[in-house]
Amino acid sequence: MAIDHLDGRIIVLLAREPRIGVLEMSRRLGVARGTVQARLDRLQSNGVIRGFGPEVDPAALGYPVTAFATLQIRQGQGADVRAHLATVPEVLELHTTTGTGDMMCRLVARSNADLQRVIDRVVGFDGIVRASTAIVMENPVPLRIIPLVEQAALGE
Amino acid sequence: MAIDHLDGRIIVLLAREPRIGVLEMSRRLGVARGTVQARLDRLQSNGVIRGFGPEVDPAALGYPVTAFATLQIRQGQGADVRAHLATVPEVLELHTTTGTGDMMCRLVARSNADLQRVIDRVVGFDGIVRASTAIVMENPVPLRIIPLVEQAALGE
DNA sequence: CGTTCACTGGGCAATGTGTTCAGCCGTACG
DNA sequence: CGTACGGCTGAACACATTGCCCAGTGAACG
Repeated sequence: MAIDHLDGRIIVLLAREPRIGVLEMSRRLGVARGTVQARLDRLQSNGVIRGFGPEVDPAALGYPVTAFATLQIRQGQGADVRAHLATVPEVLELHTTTGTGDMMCRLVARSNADLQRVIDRVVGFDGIVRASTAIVMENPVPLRIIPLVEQAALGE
Repeated sequence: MAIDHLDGRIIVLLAREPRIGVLEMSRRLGVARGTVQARLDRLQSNGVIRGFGPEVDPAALGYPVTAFATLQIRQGQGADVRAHLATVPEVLELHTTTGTGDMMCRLVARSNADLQRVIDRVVGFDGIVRASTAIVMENPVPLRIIPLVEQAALGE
């Protein structure tokens, strides 16, 4: 479960050039092919690398508006609300949290006007008491993992 | 930029079995290999598919705690704050938003105690007026794209 | 001192890739 | 009405890569 330096280099290399193969990686890293293969297998069975799914840009799909919604849930309705939100395609992500809200979700929509429809659909459910929404304007730091991997690979 | 049914099936198939090759995809989808290849090239140059980077689980890396922080920024300090947050490895994502806060970021930490250190580092910067943090407990809906792709591929 | 483990470097058959080609068929357009 | 175009098919080719196996080496550890 601990990540060493070589693991880190493999992940970073893979993140920068996803289409790269095991053989080319072994050349770049200066190790034997079998080593890279074994490390990759281990990283995947460890769960460190969950997969290699395509990163799809919702904006390019026609959903350029992103928003975060904080939801307050009626006591005991949590499971129902989770199930409800899971059926809404525009809900890309859902977390239960501590703090003022009970849940936090990431939404996308076709436009600001369409966002209203999405929010109506999200909150149009009995267990949800209140929703507060923040529309994303810019995304200065897109979801990233490389710096964290490098930190984990160095000092541990 | 519009996604048709075949594009949708390609993306979904790729999301479910990322290790699959072009040849195997063409067999499963019942189309010629060249077609799948051309579609994939188009989806990537369109920007619909951004890449195939490895999905790394921060928890498996030793960072099991996730939190969302809402930040209030002193007027005109936005650029400096962005640059500062970009240097913190535990900041996985940063957005500027409308609403009560000015920015919203996703953080990870080694423990709840460690989260204090991360937050101190995040807000220990001149331009940040206030931070409010919500710790993630559960993640009922992990970041997903398939339902949205299916919706985009059907009715458009 | 012996065992275990990870890495090396090599070899093998099987498979997939990148690329190109001609042919087919709708649709848009002159 | 005829033609040109774009997308799809099915096939071919050389080439690189994969998955898998093996024996040998060196370091860590009991």
